[in-house]
Amino acid sequence: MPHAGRPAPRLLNPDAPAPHAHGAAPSQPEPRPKHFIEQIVDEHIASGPNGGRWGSWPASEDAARAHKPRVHTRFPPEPNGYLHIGHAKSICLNHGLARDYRGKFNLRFDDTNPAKEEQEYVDSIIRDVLWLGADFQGEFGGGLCYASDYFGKMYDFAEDLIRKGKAYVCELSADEVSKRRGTPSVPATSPFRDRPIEESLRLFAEMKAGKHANGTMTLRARIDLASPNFNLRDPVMYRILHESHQHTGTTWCIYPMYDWAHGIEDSLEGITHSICTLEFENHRPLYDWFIHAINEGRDAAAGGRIHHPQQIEFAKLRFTYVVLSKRNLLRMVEEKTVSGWDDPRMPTIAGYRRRGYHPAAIRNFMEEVGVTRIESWIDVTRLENAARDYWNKNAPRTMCVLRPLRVVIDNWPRNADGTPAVEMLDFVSNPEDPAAGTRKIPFSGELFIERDDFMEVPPKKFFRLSPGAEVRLRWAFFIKCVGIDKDAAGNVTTVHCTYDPATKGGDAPPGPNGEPPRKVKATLHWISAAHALTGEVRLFDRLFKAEEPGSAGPTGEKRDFMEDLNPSSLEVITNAKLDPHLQRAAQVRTMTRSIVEHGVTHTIPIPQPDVFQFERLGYFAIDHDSAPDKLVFNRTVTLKDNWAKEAMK
RNA sequence: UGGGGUAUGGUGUAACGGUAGCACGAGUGACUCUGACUCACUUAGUCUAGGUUCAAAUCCUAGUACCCCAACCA
Repeated sequence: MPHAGRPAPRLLNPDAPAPHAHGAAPSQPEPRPKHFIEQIVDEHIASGPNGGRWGSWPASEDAARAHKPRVHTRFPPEPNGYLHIGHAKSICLNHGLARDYRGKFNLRFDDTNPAKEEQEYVDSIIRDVLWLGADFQGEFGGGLCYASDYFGKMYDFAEDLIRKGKAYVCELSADEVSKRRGTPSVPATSPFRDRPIEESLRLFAEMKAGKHANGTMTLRARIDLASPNFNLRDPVMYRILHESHQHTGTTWCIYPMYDWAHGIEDSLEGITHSICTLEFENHRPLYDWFIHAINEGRDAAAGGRIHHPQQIEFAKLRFTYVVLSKRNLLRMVEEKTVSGWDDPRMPTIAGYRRRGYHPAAIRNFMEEVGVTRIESWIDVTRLENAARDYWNKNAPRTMCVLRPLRVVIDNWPRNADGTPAVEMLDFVSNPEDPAAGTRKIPFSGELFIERDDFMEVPPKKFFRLSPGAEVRLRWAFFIKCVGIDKDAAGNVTTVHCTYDPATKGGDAPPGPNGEPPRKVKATLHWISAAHALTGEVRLFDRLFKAEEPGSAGPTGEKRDFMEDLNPSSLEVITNAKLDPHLQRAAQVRTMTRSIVEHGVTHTIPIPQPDVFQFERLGYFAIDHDSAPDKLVFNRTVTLKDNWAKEAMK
């Protein structure tokens, strides 16, 4: 029997409900196969509105909404840190489903623990989600939501559960609860489990009114103290927290726990597919239990029941050589191991943005790694490849010499006053994009080339500059090395060359009798010494030198992940010689987006650094430390370098 | 020790009882005004052991390995 949910490929099925992200134009390649969550969504659509799970939950607050097959997803971060690349997977997944199925996508702050949360994090998350292109207020936007906006309803539902005998106020301390938690074979205990309903109602009201101190009592769900799933051993629904909340101020001093709050948030927003990571799988019975407990005894026909979303778990992203837990990222920020959440070496969205990643590269990467329940490790170089792919097609080309070596062209013409003549040459802006055209670049008799591009005694297969060798200067001339100057220590200080005027533009002419033009094996980047800008370039290596920082070694002991820091993850080059053309890029551009929050419009500035290919070196992004008189670039990623690989052999 | 999950080339993924395919990487070559890009070819895989079946990555049984769970975190 074929699998019930096996979808027809979209290309073959014009009635498919949603055009796929990859498009359905005939010239497009095969769309990628649907991942398991898309297959679940297809099954829901095929079985609704009269069959399947959606048919079994009639009228909620909005009967039409509850019955019509639809997709409504959400990204629910807690504002207790900056978003990282792992969150980007969830954002792309949730927003992508809404987009592909013509559904809706919410950004919702799961702000149920004021002790850890800050407005700075709320602001950064809004900025990062928008930057990634997950528009929560655009065409497929469902809205910007806060869990804290539902605190009132949650409180009412909690009272309802107490009245139904499904919750009680417990006065055990956290320590005592832990001691009485039991083991897989020994049930937990609580002496307050059979407290009369009236008493629990009164105490719960007192908790809300602020009559009790932190930690003195909790509201617990009465489920099953012997469950092998510890989440069901009478989980805490509310704790007392006399703490100011970034969104609700001091209105509340009791705050709902994740398990109690999350399903209600999803339900009230009409979320259809509540997508989370694998570690919440053990929480799903509780998620479902709470919704059922609320709905029990309510009249479905009268619209008294709340909507029941489906929780679906997927495997989170794990990278080799990267730390992704917010706790550890926060520690690196606090201990100043890095310059901040947006340090270009950080795996945060803000870090990747500053490093020069384009959101499209991140999205492409997420498509590539897919969505499964398999917990796999992904090599960070896959993400770097995505950045290379994107910028190869989109980044304007320019030149920069990182470690300058002076070249003097002995036969270069001079002006009447003895200074070297200057010639403006055409530089192709982007060979991958002919529409980008050309621009002018100054050339003269004194230049800088890369120190690595000259060797006095070249090894085999080295076909750059060496005594007697001829190479091409990109878009300029062929030059031949005719001599070198050295200092007292024997270091090469100047390379003397002659140039061939007939190779202007970078091509040799055909021979006098129609012979093919002579060729050179290497093309070097260069900067005219008289015109060069001097700037700072920051080169990055991985932040950690261990594949899994902090993991147990051969002895089996867990180590501190900080011990695995790479001591040379940052190299600052202060004397880089830059194409004068880059002066115009001296500042990071900012785009702005408007969002509406509680009826008020806010303007969100989103930085987007310009990125260039420094020919033969890599992609480089202007840093926000730049000023018109001091250019600073971050290396996003190198170009592939087969010569370096060859030289290693 | 109990419960919940996951195993396909080096890596990521496809297959839904019927040809183990794709991408990345790696290797070789072609092309090239970036030792980049692009193109061609090559490489290499179903955790183990049984069983069912004409046919098993897929179904069954028993193992093995790894991940998650005993916060008033999310």
